[in-house]
Amino acid sequence: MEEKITVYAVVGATASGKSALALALAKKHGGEIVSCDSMQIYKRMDIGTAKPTFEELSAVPHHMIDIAEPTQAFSCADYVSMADKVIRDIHSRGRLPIICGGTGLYLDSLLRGADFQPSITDEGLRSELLEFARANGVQALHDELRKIDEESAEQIHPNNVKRVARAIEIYRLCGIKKSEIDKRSRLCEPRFNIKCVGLFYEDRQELYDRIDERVDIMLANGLVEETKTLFDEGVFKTNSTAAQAIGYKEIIPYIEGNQDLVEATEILKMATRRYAKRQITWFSSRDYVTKLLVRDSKNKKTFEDIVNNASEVFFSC
RNA sequence: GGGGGAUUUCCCGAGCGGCCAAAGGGGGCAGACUGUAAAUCUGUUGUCACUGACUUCGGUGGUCCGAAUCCACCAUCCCCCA
Repeated sequence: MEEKITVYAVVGATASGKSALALALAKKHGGEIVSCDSMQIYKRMDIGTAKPTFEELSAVPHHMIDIAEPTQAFSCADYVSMADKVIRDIHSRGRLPIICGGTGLYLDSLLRGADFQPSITDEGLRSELLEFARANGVQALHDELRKIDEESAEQIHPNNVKRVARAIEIYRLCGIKKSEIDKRSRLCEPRFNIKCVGLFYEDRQELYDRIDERVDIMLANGLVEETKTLFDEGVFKTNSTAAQAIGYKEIIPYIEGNQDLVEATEILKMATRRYAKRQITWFSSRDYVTKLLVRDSKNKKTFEDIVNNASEVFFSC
């Protein structure tokens, strides 16, 4: 058995300053960045996803960015299998894999144990189940789940139709209960050792101000034009992952002439704040995350302080 | 100048004498999340010594056992006629 690879990671809410920190750490320690962001995966979704700039991408190798077409299906499973290879490659070249991103599920899945089920989905079955829920009510669908997988039914709220449907889908497609799959995966050894820092703001408002500012910059940089281009490509006609990205779906009503830009901008900022909150909730409850506050009581740390703090977390035993 | 309508908890908005701290939605806050996740879902949202008490429904004063709901006056806004 070979020794387990150690990966390093910078996580945090959107606009918390992860990218800059990861970049500095990569430069300082000879690392390469492995993005862990469900939306930066897609080509041509640059401004809205706050993708690293050309300069940043040139300064340090970045992976898992621009690897899929926006209309293409790209799942968490795809992410894990690709990122796993990328990390092993970086490690084999004697460089440090530094994961950077805010998609908690992708990171968790990547860290968790081995792949024992092929990625299976069935769009047809999925929409059939959703249709069933529409026609007979969410409770009826949940009852269906209860018949085949009591434990999952217990765990998933009936209103969470997507999850209920997914659990049924899993059972129908591979004959194994979702709760059983979950149980087995818990027994697996984590794939990697991880050293992870999470950027946190003691004052939520400070983060929210950064979000507002970032959205304004996106607009100034041509978010509307970018949205138009993707819109014309038909990206938002599909129910692909890319079509769910915050930053575009809020601008579309404006493009279609149903809303003024000021209002669309407010909604976009709000959606981003809510997303940030969910990320904070997620990363706060992960035991592998070492919290790093951007302020020490009252005093804002310099960027260098934060880089040093993160380095300490990475290389302490 | 005359006639009519409105004013509700952070916002929108229901309520039209007791079952109202007040529906519903939005927003806020908190949480869940194991291969759809920038998605989806849950809880909570007047105050407190919280199975009860207290302060709220533009303001003041009434009617009533009892008022967000009825009456009077005042304030602000809207509409119609001048």
